[in-house]
Amino acid sequence: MSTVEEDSDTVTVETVNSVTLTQDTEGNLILHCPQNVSENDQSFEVTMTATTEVADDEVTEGTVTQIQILQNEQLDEISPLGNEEVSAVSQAWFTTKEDKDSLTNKGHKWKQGMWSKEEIDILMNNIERYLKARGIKDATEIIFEMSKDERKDFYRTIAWGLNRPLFAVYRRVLRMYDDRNHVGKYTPEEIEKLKELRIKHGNDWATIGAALGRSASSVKDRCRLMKDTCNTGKWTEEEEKRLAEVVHELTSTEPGDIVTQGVSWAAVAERVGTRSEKQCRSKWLNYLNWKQSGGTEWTKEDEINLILRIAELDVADENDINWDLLAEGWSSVRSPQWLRSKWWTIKRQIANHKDVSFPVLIKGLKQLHENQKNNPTLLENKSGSGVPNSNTNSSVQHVQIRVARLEDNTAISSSPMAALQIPVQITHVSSTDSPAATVDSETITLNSGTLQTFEILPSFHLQPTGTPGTYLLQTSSSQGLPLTLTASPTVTLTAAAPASPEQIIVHALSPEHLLNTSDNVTVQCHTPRVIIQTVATEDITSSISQAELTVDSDIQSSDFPEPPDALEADTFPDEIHHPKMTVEPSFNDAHVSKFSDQNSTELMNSVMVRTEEEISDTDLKQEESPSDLASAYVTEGLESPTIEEQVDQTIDDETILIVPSPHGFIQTSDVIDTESVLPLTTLTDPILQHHQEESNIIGSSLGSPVSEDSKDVEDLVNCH
DNA sequence: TGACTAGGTAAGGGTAATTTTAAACA
DNA sequence: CTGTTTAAAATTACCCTTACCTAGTC
Repeated sequence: MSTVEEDSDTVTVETVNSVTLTQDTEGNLILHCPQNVSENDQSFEVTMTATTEVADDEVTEGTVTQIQILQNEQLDEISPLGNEEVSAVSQAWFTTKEDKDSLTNKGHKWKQGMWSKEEIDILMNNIERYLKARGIKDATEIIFEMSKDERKDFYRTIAWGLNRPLFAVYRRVLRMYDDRNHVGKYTPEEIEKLKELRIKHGNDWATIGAALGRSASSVKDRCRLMKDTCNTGKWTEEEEKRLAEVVHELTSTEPGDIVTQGVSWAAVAERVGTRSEKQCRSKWLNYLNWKQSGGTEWTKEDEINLILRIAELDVADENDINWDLLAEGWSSVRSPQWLRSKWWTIKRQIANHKDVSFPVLIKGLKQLHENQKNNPTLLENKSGSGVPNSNTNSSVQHVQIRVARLEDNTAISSSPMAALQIPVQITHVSSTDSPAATVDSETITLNSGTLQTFEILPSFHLQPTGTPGTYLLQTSSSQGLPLTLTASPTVTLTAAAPASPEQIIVHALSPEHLLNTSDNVTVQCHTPRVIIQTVATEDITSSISQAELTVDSDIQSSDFPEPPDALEADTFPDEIHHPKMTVEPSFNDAHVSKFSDQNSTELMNSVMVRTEEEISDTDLKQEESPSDLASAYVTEGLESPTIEEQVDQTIDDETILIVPSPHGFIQTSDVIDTESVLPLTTLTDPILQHHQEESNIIGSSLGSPVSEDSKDVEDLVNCH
């Protein structure tokens, strides 16, 4: 219970381990624990649903919130069935076609294509084990310095458990550890130099690469893109015509035929003359072929259809999707390759798509779209549906599927990555109400205890900390507002230090607490203007822009007498206040339905606050000891059973720190040690100061417009 | 000598993102 | 008409496989 009163400028931050509080566009909040789960620990996911309720009897603007998902991640597929078979593949170099045929004939199958996250994990683990067993510190010693003899069996050993040919493992390892790979964009100077080297050394990529400090494959790839005769930009009709002719000629097909493979793009480019092979391929597969064969436009229905069709495939791994098959007979699909890229854009609507398993992702997308279907308002954006207030609803929903996984205690305690992150986005909605609304008390109360509620009063806005993606919430305002977080012990918001009383820090206690002790975490927003949302850790910057203007699609026009301006669209009119958001773990099924017609909130700027693990607050300690509630939940839908985990919750000493992460957010993998933790007081970045000043002004005037906030964020982002 | 081991290379098809450009709005 | 936003198109950095090659060695 650290409650910070308006005046008390004490900043208390509790540290938290690893919990992430998130909210998606639709108002869902999700809590989650660290995700790096070692292969063995049981992990489970927790789903929570956030609901917004209208506090008043007044109207509700509809917000639908929902989130869900869950499921245990089984590691089955990772572990190959039959180690013997696997090893047969992974121990074969595949030098010749015969080797391959021989294995194929014996019924062996192996994985091809991009490596999955799981595979990489296995590989890394194998390497680590190998190093440990031999007392070697750095894998590069083996890979680049040892003679073949010295590293005997290295590749074979680390290929264990991977259903890939040894050669593939070898390649990947080389790429992975070659620091001349992944260097990034080529600068104009590098390009110049590359041209010269190319003339001088021809196709001796190794030599050219060495001279440029790039890997051989990197320079080779770059040269493929450089053709002095290449045009850039829009294709002329003449070029398109030539491309079509060449493709048909080389593949012996007729105009109108669908040609998506078996084309030698190098040969095509040669004939087209003004474009590189990649340009030709891209143009053909993403547009020209479709256009010529009478394709139709892609619609929203197609999108939903795609998700459903993928779901029907019931594949466990995305790599198992047969895009050729899926694209067949679908006139609005430009090519299998194009369909796949379409899938990518859909997938990216889920901010943390990379962190969830494929089945979960599909489930989340299905729910998301079903929701949109049920709430047409969500779908129509810019369609001049005449709804004046219909906000700028962005068709792009940036939703996050929250998945929480609990590691067992031992894992947590021993793991260096104890530090966690709490990415949170908070949106300050500009109030349509009088600016006069005074800012009174900014109080954020955090309570820890069985029922904790913290409230954030009035309005706040983001305060950049100087670290990209990391902000402090700054309150500036007025009437008691809005945000109440009720949770079990551990999620807290704190207000700031003496120096900057208006800063708020959001933090949580250790994840164990959250998950274990709390059965319910409720966040209530009494006032319409504040929204908290989390951002996917990986795309803070992009999410800002994407999330920024997402409007609450559920709001009915009728609810709002006056059309809000674009920015305000996100705002809730005063009358409406008190939307309340509740997040609760859905134990069984309870989620979605509950919230159906509630108001939703918008997301905007993103704030990331991260806390440490230790907490020293005595108050907290006392209150914190809640019970040992089970914390796992699995929602229906997935066949996976519910797993319950219990973790004992011991509270550590506290330390209050805010740690800007070098990444702009804290990654679960960041090792947070004391050195990396910066005291709050050190956040004196000029940008921050600038914002502070600005915010003060704004704060006094009450209700800083959203636009301001978003601008701030943008500026901040741009700065970095 | 020939087969095998353990790499190694260039070429080219492909993917995942980012950057640009064009179109749609307010 | 204008400044924004956003969706689509283009571009690019990187990935993976195929087909061949090679030095050492058993």
